Amino acid sequence: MEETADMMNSNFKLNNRDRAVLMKTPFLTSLTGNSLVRMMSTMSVVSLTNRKSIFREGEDADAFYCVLSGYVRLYQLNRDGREADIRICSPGDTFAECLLYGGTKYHHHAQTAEATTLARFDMQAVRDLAEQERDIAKAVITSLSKHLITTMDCVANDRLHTAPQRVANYILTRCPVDGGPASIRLPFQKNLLAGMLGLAPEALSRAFSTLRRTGVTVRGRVIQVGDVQALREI
Amino acid sequence: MEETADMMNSNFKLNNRDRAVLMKTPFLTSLTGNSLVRMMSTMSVVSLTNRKSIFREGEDADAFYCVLSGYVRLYQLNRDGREADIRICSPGDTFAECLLYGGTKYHHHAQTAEATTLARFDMQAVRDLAEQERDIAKAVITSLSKHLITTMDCVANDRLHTAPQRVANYILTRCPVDGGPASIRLPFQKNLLAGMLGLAPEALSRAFSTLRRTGVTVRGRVIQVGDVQALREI
DNA sequence: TTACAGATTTGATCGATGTCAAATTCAGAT
DNA sequence: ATCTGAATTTGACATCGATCAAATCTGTAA
Repeated sequence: MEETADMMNSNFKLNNRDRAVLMKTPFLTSLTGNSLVRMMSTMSVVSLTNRKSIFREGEDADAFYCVLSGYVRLYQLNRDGREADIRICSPGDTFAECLLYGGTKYHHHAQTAEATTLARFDMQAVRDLAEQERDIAKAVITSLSKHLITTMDCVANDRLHTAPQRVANYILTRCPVDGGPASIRLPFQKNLLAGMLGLAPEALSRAFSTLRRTGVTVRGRVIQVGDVQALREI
Repeated sequence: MEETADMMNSNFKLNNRDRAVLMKTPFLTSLTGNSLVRMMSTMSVVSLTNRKSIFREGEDADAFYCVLSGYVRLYQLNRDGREADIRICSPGDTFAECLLYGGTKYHHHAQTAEATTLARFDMQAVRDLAEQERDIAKAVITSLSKHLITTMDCVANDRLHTAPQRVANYILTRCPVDGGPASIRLPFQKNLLAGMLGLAPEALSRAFSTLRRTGVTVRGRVIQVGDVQALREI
């Protein structure tokens, strides 16, 4: 416990909310005592304003990150300079951790999509820790597993569903489970939601208007669903 | 070494080629001695003819697999019953290993796309081993990392490139690095290549004919490339 | 070699989504 | 509350890729 107190002091920029987010990531949630302290000692906190580059494709990968607050956009460029989002990272998401053992260079660009606070983990330090401490290795495995599953689901979603279906799915993942009416508030700009679903912003907008026929009302960031069950049938 | 001999005997159905493939997977390539023996003892060999189901979406995940020979198609169905391939697994590929720590049920369907031999690993046994043996945990991490990277690349490829570009990329990954002419032979039906690239078979066929302008000739499974460098410019 | 079933290609068409430009709305700063 | 730049929506259009049907090709087995 003294160690924990020490650890918190050493990261003086970590506020309560950010610490709570960090402790719930697959990377840290199962760790206790010494392992937790050692992981935290490889970490530093980084705060960035909107649209700042975190890393670029091809750079040496010397750290991976966990989003504490704000959002991060991972994207690639094609030959013509067009950008395509690969993943939008929300608070609690970890990114580039696959490079712990998967390669030495970043495979894409990362930039903030809002004012953002990150936990930065030194790649080599965590690599070393994972080889020493069983529970850290296990935490890495859990994190990679979950991440891989969501990424495969993303491929399936892209290949299987139309734009309105993807939007409906997204809304449903944020709705209470019952079948009645519901109301949710987007936690970010529609811009980001579009990237998350692999759509151009205009296509997202049109998908929303298609869903109006199914009882979905959009005003700003607030989405009202007349009948959650009906949305499932899309 | 005696253990190794014993191990091989116990898997009497594993021929030389299959064993070589298995030993080169990220899962096993770094293991030696006792760890290797213990991993192999959780494995059994399964041979299946074409178009046989390996598992179905929603079933309890009690094993993961490595393709030794043949091909496996991972796919999902949408509401209308249309199938979309999520991944085509070739010899050396492992699938469903993300369920070691990522969940208890299969997330998609798996079926053979040719006569196929698989190494079947008992999920719980490997889970236990990974907690005991550091090098097994590390092998799991390596395998998951590489798999995650290729899956994220797949998302990027789907969202960033047109059909001819994807086909060109695929050809380039199989070509010698120099810029001159080259000839490759597809290791499977075009059917599977289409699924791998997220295309309908007709779209793959049209992509090939688009690439004729760039000096690509297709006859059966043989693809001739006039100028590898030119293909990169697509 | 021939015949056949399955694979692939081609043609015609349609629907979905990206792109660009203009109009409108929103949200933060004054 | 108003203003202003950014975000979003809408319209018009082009393009890509899916689908269905028909023609052709390929590989395999007799």
